[in-house]
Amino acid sequence: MRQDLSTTSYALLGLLVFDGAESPGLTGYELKQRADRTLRFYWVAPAMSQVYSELARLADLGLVARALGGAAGRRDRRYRITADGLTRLRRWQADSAPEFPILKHPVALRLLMGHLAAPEQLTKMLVDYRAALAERRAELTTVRTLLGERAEVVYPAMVADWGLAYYDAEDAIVTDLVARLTQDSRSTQS
Amino acid sequence: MRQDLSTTSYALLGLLVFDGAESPGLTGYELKQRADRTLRFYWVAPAMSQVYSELARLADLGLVARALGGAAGRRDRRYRITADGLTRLRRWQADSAPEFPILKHPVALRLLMGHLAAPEQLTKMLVDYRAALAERRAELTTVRTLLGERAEVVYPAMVADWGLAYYDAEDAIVTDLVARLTQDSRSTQS
DNA sequence: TGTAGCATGTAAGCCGTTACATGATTGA
DNA sequence: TCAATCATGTAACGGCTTACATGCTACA
Repeated sequence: MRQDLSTTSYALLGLLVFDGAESPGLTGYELKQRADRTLRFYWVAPAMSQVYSELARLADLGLVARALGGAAGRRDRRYRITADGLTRLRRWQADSAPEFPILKHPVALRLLMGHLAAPEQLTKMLVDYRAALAERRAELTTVRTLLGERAEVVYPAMVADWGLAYYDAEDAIVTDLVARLTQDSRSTQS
Repeated sequence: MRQDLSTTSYALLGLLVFDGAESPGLTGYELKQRADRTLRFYWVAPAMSQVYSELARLADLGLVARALGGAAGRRDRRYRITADGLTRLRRWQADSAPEFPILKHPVALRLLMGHLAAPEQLTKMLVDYRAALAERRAELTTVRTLLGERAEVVYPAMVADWGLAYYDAEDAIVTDLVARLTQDSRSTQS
């Protein structure tokens, strides 16, 4: 009986808020798709099974509720956020001490142990990373374009811009590191 | 019986490599301190208990070994990486497909749901975040200064520079976002 | 007719944290 | 002598993933 919800719970509640009051609600499946589209850039893409168990838990707590209307069968379990859920979410958001971001960076971790590898191998790793970065950036650009300049989504747009700027910064840093690497190996060879 | 090790295992092995062959090895306690000093910026700061259980597991697998010499009592269980451990670590590092970094960003997540809060509250959150960022940056600067320009630690130095550049980029973006926020609220009010 | 996508779950297990427990050594 | 730090672990549990299981619907 945990008092507090996990951040992922709040993230899912947030997605349900964006769904709007007029909508018939979201299925777990749809929720997962939206998480994959937006949440994954700043938080995580929860597994399908987690979305379902999380929804069940939130429903138990009365923070989300089955949207009535559809056939009550196994399919089409649609959920909406409740008034209680919205209150809880607001309270969490107003909490003035958000944790510091956590970065898990396998590429940086490997570079840290660079002395175990050949310099060309490290260069290749960084070049590959830049390619992956470009791919991610393109995906996020699609999202950003979809958001446009609509007033309802100014905040999601800001966060998307944040993400794009982050990817750009990362690209610049990595480019610089590659230059440093090739310079180092040249000066060692000559 | 997992075949593969977790990334944290490899990270700890990496720290043991840096300890050098002449050293008497590291205790779990010391290993934790080194992780807190460097690893935490790019990966995680594992809990004390995890360091010990990880060391036990790695010892079982023969990837680390008790350093002989000290009193064999309960205290001073010092570990060194073994030849097998080094081989495994190298193989992992050479693995040409490192995962994409994972960012868990509570601040961005809250900004995403900005419409639930007052603009001043969001501004405060971002300003606080910049302060936390500056603090982290100062800590990393200390590490960077300690590393200096010594050849043995060029790679750790590169990674530290990477971290510093990241914090700077983040600061610039957040500054910009604060400006956008105050501009938005002004144009709505007037 | 069959396959891709929609849709919902259960079970097992890993990674990691917090809380708890214990004791030695160092220095004020 | 007392507190801080060094030092090593166990137990319980939360969050999350992977693997597994099931079945419907649309459409080529």
